[in-house]
Amino acid sequence: MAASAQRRPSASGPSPFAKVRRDHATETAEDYVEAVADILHERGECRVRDLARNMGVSHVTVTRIVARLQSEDLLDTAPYRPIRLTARGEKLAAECRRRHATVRSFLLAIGVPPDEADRDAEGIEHHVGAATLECMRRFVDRPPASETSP
Amino acid sequence: MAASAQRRPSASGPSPFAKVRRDHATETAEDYVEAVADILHERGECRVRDLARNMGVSHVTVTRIVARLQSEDLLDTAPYRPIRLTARGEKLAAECRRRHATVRSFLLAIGVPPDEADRDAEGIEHHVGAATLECMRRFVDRPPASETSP
DNA sequence: ACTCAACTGTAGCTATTGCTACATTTACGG
DNA sequence: CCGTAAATGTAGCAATAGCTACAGTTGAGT
Ligand SMILES: [Mn+2]
Ligand SMILES: [Mn+2]
Ligand SMILES: [Mn+2]
Ligand SMILES: [Mn+2]
Repeated sequence: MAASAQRRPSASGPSPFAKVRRDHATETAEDYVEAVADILHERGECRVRDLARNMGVSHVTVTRIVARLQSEDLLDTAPYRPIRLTARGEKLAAECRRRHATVRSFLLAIGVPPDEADRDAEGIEHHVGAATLECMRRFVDRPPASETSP
Repeated sequence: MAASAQRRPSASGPSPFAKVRRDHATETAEDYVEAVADILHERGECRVRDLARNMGVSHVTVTRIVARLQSEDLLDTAPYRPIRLTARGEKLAAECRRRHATVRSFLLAIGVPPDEADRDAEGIEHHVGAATLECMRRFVDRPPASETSP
């Protein structure tokens, strides 16, 4: 059966899981800078409570994560003050927004209903490599146009 | 620009992040039972060191996670003994192997090179909902066949 | 000015997943 | 048997991300 052929071609380097762990380590930073950018777009100002609502977590979790991202030079804030993006944060946010949009559009293009596309894209986006992303872009730009017009 | 239209349609329920967090919570269990199943297939016996190699982590991490999964009735083992799958574990492993294969085949079908397909599938698989998976299966079964034969 | 509600911060807890260093057990060769 | 190397377990550390409960700050309205 096909089980062995599809699994790690033996000389597969440092195991795909190392990449997955790296992806997870950056996932929070990516989602938060993206959320900050979105909130700044929509409301002009980003507060802890806006992020808490957006991410669906308590304000305590947000405060701690914002502090870490500030120490990583992605966000900038002061006690009781709004949260802004640093230059690095803006750059990362722009990349993430674009990638997120691509993944979501791609899911819609293959026929996933909008609600599930929203949910799945939020997780999938962080595990999409450069080549995969490029394939998705190509697909969205030129949908193979079958199935719908036979 | 298109930024606002693609972001959370306002009345979007409990935020997609809740689902992502749920997915992450089950991710380890899924990858481990899948790995145990693979190792049992290939070597007939699954030991801590096999899992450690497979996952790219230390044997200590494996031991602790195996203990947790045993308490969740997915794995079964005893000190210094091989690791087996419970009935529930076998069922979950079968689902995960199938889903993993689908995601990987799908990535290959849209043109992702095998190495990156392996790495990305390992992360993406856990964030693919039922509808998305069904769309992927359909796509793999009937590739829209353009691009290559114009 | 003052008050108060909302917002933000802090203390302290849990769970998970990583690690190194060290202890113990198993299994195999001699 | 017995000794040793490999495998496994245990102790104890760190980082991340959740939470509740409580304390402090801000800002707006009176
Ligand atoms: Mn996300
Ligand atoms: Mn996102
Ligand atoms: Mn996986
Ligand atoms: Mn997998």
